[in-house]
Amino acid sequence: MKELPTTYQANTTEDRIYKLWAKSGFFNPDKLPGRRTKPFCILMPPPNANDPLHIGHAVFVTLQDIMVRYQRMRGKKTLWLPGEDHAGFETQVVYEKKLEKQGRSRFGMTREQFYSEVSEYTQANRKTVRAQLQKLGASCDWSRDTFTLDKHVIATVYATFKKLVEEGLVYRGERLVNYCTKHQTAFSDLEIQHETRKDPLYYIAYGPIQLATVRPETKFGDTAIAVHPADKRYKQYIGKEIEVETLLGKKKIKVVGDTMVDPEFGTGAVKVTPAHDANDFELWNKHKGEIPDPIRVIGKDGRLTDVAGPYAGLKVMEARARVVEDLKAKGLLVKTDENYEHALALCYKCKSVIEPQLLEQWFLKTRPLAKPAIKAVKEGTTAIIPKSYEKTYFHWLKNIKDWNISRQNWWGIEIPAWKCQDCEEWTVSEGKTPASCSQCHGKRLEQDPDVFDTWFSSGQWPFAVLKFPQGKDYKEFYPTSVMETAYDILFFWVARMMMLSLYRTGKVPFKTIYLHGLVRDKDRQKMSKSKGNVIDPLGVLEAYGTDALRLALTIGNSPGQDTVISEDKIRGYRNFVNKLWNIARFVLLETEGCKPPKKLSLQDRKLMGEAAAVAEAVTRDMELYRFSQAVERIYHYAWHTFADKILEDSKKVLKDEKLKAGRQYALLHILKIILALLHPFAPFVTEELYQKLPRAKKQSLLMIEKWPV
RNA sequence: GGGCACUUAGCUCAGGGGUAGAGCGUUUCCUCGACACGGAAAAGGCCGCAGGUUCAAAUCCUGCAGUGCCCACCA
Repeated sequence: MKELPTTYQANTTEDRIYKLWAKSGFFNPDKLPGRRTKPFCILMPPPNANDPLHIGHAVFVTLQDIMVRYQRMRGKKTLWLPGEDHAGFETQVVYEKKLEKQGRSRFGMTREQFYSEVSEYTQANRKTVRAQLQKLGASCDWSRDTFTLDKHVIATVYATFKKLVEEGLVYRGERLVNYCTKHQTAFSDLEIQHETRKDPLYYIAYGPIQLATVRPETKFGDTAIAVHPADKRYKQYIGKEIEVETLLGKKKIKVVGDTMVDPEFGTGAVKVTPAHDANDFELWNKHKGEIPDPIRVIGKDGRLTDVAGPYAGLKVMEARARVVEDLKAKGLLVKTDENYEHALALCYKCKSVIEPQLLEQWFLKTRPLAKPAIKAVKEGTTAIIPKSYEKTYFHWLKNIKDWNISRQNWWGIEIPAWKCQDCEEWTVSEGKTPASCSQCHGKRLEQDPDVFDTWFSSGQWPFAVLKFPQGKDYKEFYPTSVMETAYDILFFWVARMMMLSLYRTGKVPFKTIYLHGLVRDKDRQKMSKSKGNVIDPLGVLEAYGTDALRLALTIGNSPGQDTVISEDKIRGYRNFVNKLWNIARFVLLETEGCKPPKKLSLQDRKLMGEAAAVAEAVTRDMELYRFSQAVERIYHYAWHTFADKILEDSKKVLKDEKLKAGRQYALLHILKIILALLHPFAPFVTEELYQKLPRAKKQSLLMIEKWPV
């Protein structure tokens, strides 16, 4: 046989092996050999098509590929469906940053021009992402590769929207929403972050009542004062109007009693500014008719509106300083608590302060959808690994509020709703522009300029991508087997897929949810580009090979727990891959041209039995999703039992002509088991070695070999 | 204000009722025909603290202390 080099050459092997797999067609479940009746399906969480992959993606690619390769070897009909995400707002932000660097802005472009540029950009990124996934060894079915803006996906999203509207689960309403004045769009509750800040709390004289506020600049929008109904200090004023001195002169204002007010806080009296505070909005809603409608003080650009008189046009913080100064001059500022700590809502992307805004948006009533989603996990129809996340899942779904699914963005799926210019009613279609208004049959219709929250469409991924309701894949692979993703999108994505999939199909989208942790560097820091501590997956692959990276990402990684990766660790497993290479090299060298033994010695049988026991233990680990343990077990057996003990011992045994053939047989047998067990984790080196093994079928691949149970 | 997780070798982490494990690092020896990306050996741990259950606890339970994360409309 040909002399093999003493070190494994990952970079000249991997592409060749991947092509071999791809050529076989076995990534596609329909082309798998043998009778395969049991389906196994994973939908890849589509990576954002706005940037190359990072090491975090390598984690899920590895874990999912492990599951899929394992099940394929176990004889299942396996579908791993890849996709890429247009990632609406995220991509828009990325692209706007690019524009900024070029000295351009989307506000100097038409919407069509911007859309087509971003479209081109994401298509280019899709190619990069696909190439990277292949480099990582992903055995997914490229013939089913789906973009989140593909026709059938959008059609599904539109059908769902229409159904929701018809069934009264989606409604149009003017509500106080989280609004970022920098990005000029509303968000859902999940897209805002809370941060504890220290801000001055101002005590202001309001006629006979004092009140405390951190936002004196919104005073111009006060429509009432609220106190606790049982508060003796203020009882006399409840239901009455009091005259107060303000910066804009004298003003009459109503005092209402409501238990929402905490008499212990501040002075026990609150100004009610329904246009700019969620609590106040709720208060106004409860006391509608009794107190005037909300007055907008802050516009969408974050500047004060005309109702602020001389302060109009000022930005919030400028206005606050001026107002405080003037209140002081007028003797209306009683005192200031400089050390007041409170939670401030920030835009998760740019950290700008969220300005609640009164906007008309599409809202999804989530409670009716949450119920079945809770039930499915409670009853075990869908299991979450690790189990501790079930509690988190329940808590979120039990406390869920209506979901604002409108976004004031350009890049995304346009909302298929048209407003009649005559009667102001909305007509919703499944995508096509309606001929006339569904209410008054007027012809003057204008489409809502907003797009859907990306998560609204992503939430429909499982059944959209499998082509519900008539698709062959839907019938064969839904509900899917495992949803494997990071725990940080449990609410954003996983819970919403549960809700929307159950709503549309009546069935859960997946039987198991496996949540992995985030990747951190060796100092436990979260990896980020701005910190400069990211490990470039492609660079690592060049240096150490894909198998080494995959092993490093798998070993020591347990569900729900963050995982640490360092170059040292990757190098360590590169060494193991090389060890394996040399183990095989030794076995191949010592068994060249060997003949089948007449009988096996007791010792050889014992060794083979031990290997079978290892295979059994590994299988148990695999079934329980304990991948780290599984691969560590093989690692240990291959290195410290097979190499250190069995191969060393064989050096003597093989010199004995009577024992030689039996031992040769045993060594090949055990090596084959090791390669097969290790294949899901380190597919390239194992396949390459398997190809060098003497075997009956010339064309066969380790990828579809039977799992050694 | 709620919830969750973590605390194990110098570092980063697996494990999980019955002689403590991995990677990297450290020390000594070894160029012996699979492999120096290697081999042989070695040092290094009251498995956070305090109770409890048990024949037996690093492992289960309770409390405490630190750390991290998530949720939350405290003007």
